[in-house]
Amino acid sequence: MPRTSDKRERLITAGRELIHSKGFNRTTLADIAEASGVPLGNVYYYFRTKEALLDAVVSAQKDDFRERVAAFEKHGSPRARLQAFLNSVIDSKEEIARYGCPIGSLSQEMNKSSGLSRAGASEGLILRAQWASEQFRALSRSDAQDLGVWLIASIQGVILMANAMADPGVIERQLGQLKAWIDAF
Amino acid sequence: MPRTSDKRERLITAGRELIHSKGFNRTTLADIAEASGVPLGNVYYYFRTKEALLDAVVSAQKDDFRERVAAFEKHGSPRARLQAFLNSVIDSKEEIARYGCPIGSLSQEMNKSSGLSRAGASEGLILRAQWASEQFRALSRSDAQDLGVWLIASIQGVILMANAMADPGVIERQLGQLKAWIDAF
DNA sequence: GTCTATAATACGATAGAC
DNA sequence: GTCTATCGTATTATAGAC
Repeated sequence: MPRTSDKRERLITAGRELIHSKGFNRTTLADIAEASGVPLGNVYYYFRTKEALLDAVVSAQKDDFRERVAAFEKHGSPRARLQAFLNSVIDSKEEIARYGCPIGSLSQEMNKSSGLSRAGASEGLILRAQWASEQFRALSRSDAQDLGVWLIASIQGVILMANAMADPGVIERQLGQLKAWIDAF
Repeated sequence: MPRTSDKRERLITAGRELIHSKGFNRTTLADIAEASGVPLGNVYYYFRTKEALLDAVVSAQKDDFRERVAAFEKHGSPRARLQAFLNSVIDSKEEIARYGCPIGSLSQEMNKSSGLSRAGASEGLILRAQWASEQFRALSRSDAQDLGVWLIASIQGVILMANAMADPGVIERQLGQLKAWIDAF
């Protein structure tokens, strides 16, 4: 018996995967519990409600992005950082063509009317747009803010179409174009 | 008592609105029945299952698009048709910034793993991309197919970001840029 | 064709023993 | 901290009278 159990961690990890592949509404706490090897009743020791687990999942998504961004810092130029970001999307093209973007699709799902907290799940997208805007600002673009939003919008739209067409090749081709465009200025 | 009741029609209309604002999973047949002024049990006279009602909703979405496209034909040039399409999106910016695109968000939701028919809900997006590709082809673009997918992806991405940022202005600004780009070639 | 009542089940959440 | 058993409710779907 470890002094500190990793059950909370396992629940969050399983929650991320299941919410990505099935969506939040269709993912049950029993699904998450089973995938984590935790009995259903014990889930409530770690999370008061299903929504509390969602908050932890969203938080983990944001932490992950911040880590990735920190890793991009080793690239000397903003251009190279943007390319690295696009490459990271292309790297997981199979999974996101199958289930959509874990950030974008969750944002969509949560921004439908319900009693739930509308804001949290969208922050991942906003964070990405802000980061992209910073890169364009470093490239001395006066329209840096709009360009940042535009870049994330473009990526999200391409993922949505690749998902609808069930074709990862769409991501490769369309984001390849985007990379060429970034190289060109 | 009308010889033919319009209940089926009313159920589809209410279904479209509710599925758009709440999502398919969170919309109950009781919701749709109440909004249509039809008793719950009677819904099953018109639709065998909830999924059958979804199919009718998707079908109605596709019919609507085909009608809009037919109306665009009065514009002389492919460029003008594309502009008219973008204008129609901008016209409903408030609603789509609030709830997302009725076509795109439903496609996302249905493309999550479940026993349900994965394909149907995405056809609206594919139809739009094909139509856009035809316009680019008429403009003698050799990369017309990719451009069509790219245009619909761009629109969908912009809607997703406007939804995440809860700001219809994003749609106006970003699609304004897109319109200028279309004018330019 | 229409409607009421209800069956069948799935799921979030809790109680309480250990 | 952990686990089993179960409650309460929401929701899809059906039965059957009219």
